Amino acid sequence: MIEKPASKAQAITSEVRRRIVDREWRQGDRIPDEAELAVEFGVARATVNKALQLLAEEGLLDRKRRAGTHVTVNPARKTTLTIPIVREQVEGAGMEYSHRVVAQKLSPLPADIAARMALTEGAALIHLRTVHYGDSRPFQVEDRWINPEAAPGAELIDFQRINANEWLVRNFPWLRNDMAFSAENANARDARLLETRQGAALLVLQRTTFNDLGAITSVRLAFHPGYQMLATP
Amino acid sequence: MIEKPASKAQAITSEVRRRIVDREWRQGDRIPDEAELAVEFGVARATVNKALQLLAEEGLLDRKRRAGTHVTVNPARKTTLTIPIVREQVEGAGMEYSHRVVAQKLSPLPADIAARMALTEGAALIHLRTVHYGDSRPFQVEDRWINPEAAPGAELIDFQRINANEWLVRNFPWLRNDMAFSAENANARDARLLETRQGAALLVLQRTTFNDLGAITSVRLAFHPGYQMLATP
DNA sequence: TAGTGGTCTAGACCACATC
DNA sequence: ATGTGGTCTAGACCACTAC
Repeated sequence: MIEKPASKAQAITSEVRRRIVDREWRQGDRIPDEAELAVEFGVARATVNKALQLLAEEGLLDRKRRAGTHVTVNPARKTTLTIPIVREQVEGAGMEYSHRVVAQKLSPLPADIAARMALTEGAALIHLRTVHYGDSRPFQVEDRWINPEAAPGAELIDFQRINANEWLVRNFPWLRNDMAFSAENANARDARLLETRQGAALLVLQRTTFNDLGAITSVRLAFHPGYQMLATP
Repeated sequence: MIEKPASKAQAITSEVRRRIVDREWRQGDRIPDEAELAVEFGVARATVNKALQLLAEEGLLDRKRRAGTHVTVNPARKTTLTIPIVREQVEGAGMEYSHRVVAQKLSPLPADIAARMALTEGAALIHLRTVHYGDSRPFQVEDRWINPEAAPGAELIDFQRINANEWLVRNFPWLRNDMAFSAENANARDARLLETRQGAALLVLQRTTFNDLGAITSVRLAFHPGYQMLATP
């Protein structure tokens, strides 16, 4: 079954990708310039430009003014990762979503989180610990700090009723975010909340979001053992 | 310090993002159509189109013909992850890179890997186990299967001399790849090769790449304990 | 069926890096 | 100095889908 390309630009993208994969154009080679390709494919130069820019973003091509377009030698390729919303993730897997707030109170900010949020240690932030369930089995534990300066109104919300992430995301779009993946051995609390054994390897996502008022929230998400995060191709 | 936008489209992207973050345009709101914005910003419609498409890819806007452009209600935002090349990663951290091939031989493919590669169980593939070092401390262990059908010539390569990933990436560009992150407790072999204790939590990246001849390679990369993978914003 | 975004075109000017 | 990609424009036609 041959895919029908959605647009001329897409068709050119595919064809160029094919030539690279089939090694008609080798790594390091210079490919014909936009004007030539426009003639070959019978389209305007802008269309070729769009197609080649796609491949450049993908990391397959290197483009430079005057030097022309070359097939990348050591392509460090990129993938997009969709930051999922827990509820959608759980419900998408055909399970029923629920969550339980284990703790919600104003607390002084510890040093490590303060550094991540670029705030001063000891500042009073909302500290929230939540367990997210799929069909009443623990799916993820969340340890979140919320900065009421950047998210005014957060003090008044009962996050037992409204999922903190959803409330934040709906009310405070962010400008910038830091994100890191790591693996951690479950500590005693993780183990209890995730109903697993201490020491189990957990995939941990640490994320801090900012708007123009500063850090909005910083959260540590620890997934249940065996969880896999898939990159969308 | 105000950033000078590189292009008109970029400037429009920033301005629209600002309006959303500052809640001039609320989540769910319909924003003016392209023609109106083109007049407002004094540019051609194509320029507005480009700017808004960027924000739509980012997940901030929902665009539909006839319905117009709306601010996304529950933005499931996306991030791009750069798949790093081990050597560059190590050298980028100011360490000296080296690697050691622990095993390289033709072996029958186990069932789980066969499923990932869409090949038949028991097929003869090149099986490679490698440890990557930074300043002679273990950085990552690699367990790789290479399909000589899709990567002809691989049988003849001495991967002690040439890093398998670099050889593959230079010679066999891929069309498609599957990728998954997870956390695993170090097994006995992981622990030995990474010079850590058994049971330590390891960040594991499992990746399979394909070209038009089928699966090229499937690899499990286990990073040293404490490793963090950062998403590039 | 009409309004909106999706795409394409032909042409133009510019910025940059190499020649 | 000059060839290449980067960007923009004005206009056009089309495809989708909400109305």
